[in-house]
Amino acid sequence: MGTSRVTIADVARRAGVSPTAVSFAFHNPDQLGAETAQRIMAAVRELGYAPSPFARALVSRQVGVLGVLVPQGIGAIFENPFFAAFLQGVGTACAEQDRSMLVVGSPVDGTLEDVIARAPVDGFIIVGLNEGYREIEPLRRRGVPFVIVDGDSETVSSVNVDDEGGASRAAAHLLAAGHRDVLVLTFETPYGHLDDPLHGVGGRRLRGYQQAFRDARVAWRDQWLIPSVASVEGGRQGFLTALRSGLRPTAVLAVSDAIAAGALAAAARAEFRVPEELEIIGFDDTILAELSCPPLTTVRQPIVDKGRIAAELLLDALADRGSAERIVLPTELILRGTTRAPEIRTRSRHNKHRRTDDGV
Amino acid sequence: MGTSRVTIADVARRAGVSPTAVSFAFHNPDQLGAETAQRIMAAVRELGYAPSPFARALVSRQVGVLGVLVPQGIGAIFENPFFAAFLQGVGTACAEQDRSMLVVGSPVDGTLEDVIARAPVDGFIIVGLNEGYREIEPLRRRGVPFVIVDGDSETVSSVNVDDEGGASRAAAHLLAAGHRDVLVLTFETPYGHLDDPLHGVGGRRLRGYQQAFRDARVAWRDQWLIPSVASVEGGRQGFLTALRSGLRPTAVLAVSDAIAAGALAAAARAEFRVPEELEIIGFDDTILAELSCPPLTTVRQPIVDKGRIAAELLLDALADRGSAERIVLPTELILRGTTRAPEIRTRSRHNKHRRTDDGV
DNA sequence: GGCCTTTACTAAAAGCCTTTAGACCATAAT
DNA sequence: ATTATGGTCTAAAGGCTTTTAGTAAAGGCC
Repeated sequence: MGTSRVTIADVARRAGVSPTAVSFAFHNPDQLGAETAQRIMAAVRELGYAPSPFARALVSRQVGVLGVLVPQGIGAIFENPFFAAFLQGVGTACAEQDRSMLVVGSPVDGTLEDVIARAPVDGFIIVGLNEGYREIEPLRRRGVPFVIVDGDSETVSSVNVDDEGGASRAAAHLLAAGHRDVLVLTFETPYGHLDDPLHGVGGRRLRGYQQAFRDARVAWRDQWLIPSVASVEGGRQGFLTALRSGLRPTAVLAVSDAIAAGALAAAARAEFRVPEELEIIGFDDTILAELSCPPLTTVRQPIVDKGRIAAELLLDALADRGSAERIVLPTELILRGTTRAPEIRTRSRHNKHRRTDDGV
Repeated sequence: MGTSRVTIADVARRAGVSPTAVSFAFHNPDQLGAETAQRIMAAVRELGYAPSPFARALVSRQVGVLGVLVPQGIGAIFENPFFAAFLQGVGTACAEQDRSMLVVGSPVDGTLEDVIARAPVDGFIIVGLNEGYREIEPLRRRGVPFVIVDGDSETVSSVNVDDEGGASRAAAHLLAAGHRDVLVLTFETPYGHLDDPLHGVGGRRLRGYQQAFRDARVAWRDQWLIPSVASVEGGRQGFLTALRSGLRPTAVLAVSDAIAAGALAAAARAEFRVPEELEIIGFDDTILAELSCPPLTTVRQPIVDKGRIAAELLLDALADRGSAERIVLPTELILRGTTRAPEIRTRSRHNKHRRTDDGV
């Protein structure tokens, strides 16, 4: 408060050495006589000196911080179990290198660009934005390395999962069980130029569903597609909207577990028996899927790994080792309680389906 | 990579002005002629200039980052739904001021102290550590403001909840229903000097339970107290340990929802009917409580608010307004599916209990 | 025309650290 | 005895920006 910061010069004076020596005492003790080094560290303790992270970063060009950029309100980020798992992966990789993690979301007033520009990080993990996106141009110019997650990139590393494959397997599972009246709940993307439903993970998953319909020669009907807010509440609304427009689905494909859980809740309220009268398949395999009642059949993606791998790729880029890699992680259909047991009918068939997704 | 950063001097040269003018163009455009300001901004765009956050922070003593310090492995942090909610609160307050949020956990190799020392933040929110804790001394000396959450402080602001009250109400609820064989699952705190079970939130909650036993004149038995790892798995193990040592509880008090959920799962496996044969009360009211089957009766604490308020207090401290405040938020017993409906017997009594916790 | 005020801009310092190149001294090698 | 070696330590530059104090020119006023 009142007293001004204690600087390296203060310590140097106290210990009767040059500032250089103090710096060496921290980073290069071997350069110093043992006795001197001790005297310096004693002065450090007495004065309670800690180097300014900013001055240090200014010269060493390293802060020890990895940024995670998610173009959503921070509230939305932490309500979404996907991000909890993802950040766990990123954080784990950070902790292994004694780094910490900066979470950057869309600000309430200012622009995302400003917040990015001011972020004190060594590099960024950018989630859900393609490389070409305007807001990230400044990063490139500032020379801040970044990697892309759930988005496309030609020039930097990216981590994605096989959304289309997973979605297609989910849809195929339902179609093989004979369903024709399948309600599809997709993301209603609220982000301007990302609005095109063929963009982003929502678009990919949708394409996967459609592919399965084509493969099974079942007609795709756009009226059975309901865009929903990406939350439990959104899923509930989506399902109700469907009912109100007169649809009577026997199965639901949801592009996220949250949406699926909402649909499940709404269905239970409307006295559908799940899975006997209504089968539901979600996406992601977040904690929601495991905990819902009954537990959700869903397409699992390795979320924690995704975060960890993204962080590792970024660390590679920071160390200037490794070149741009495009990782695509597998997805897997996890059968739980919102689909009927398929073993009786089509065990071999489904096993085949499930096997298409190994390898990285 | 190859090209070195473009600095303010480059822009100045390009626009034919001094670096000062460029700085003014950003922060004080009124000081400049309109035409000059435009020329400068044009040069900024052409060169793709972005000020270095570090140089800027060095002089302005502001980075726009709030740190959240949790003395646990980052993996553990993000597996815990409590922190998701808490960070949501902190993040919301950050976003409102165009700041971002740095999450600092215990590193794998290095020391917490080092990571703290290097963290580029304006201030810290410290969770679960008392003011006197060694690791935070450097912060005080470095002059980094901080607030304490779930811990005690004489000199800085703190945010806590009425853990004892909530725990006591939970225990009283069970005792009033006639339970005598109550299994108590507490935290097994793995952090050195925090190991004393009377420290930390675990200790407070334990004291609350014990108080209720005293009030109800029911003997407290230490063999019925099982320390458990703070996770679903930990709760499962804790319950099984109890069974193996021959305990046959009719009710469970768990100091967190995760532990309660684990106990619930283990109980279901062991063919206990919940709540008919076994009543369970958790703590926190995280998403786990709502989603478990049956949904968990629990002691709710306002987690998101807790985070938001902590951030706001820190922002106050940063702005040098307001003095150290001690906030204690209320807790509330939320009756759900793991306890039997109490209305029949003791409605008025329980309402009275629930009312003791309003006000901030 | 001399003095004062504005306006538009700049020089220089401050902010704090790391790193490079080199000084100085004592000891070992030739 | 002289040079090389190695161990300790320092001076000074560099990293990039903001801010304070101040200059120079233009205009207004008496």
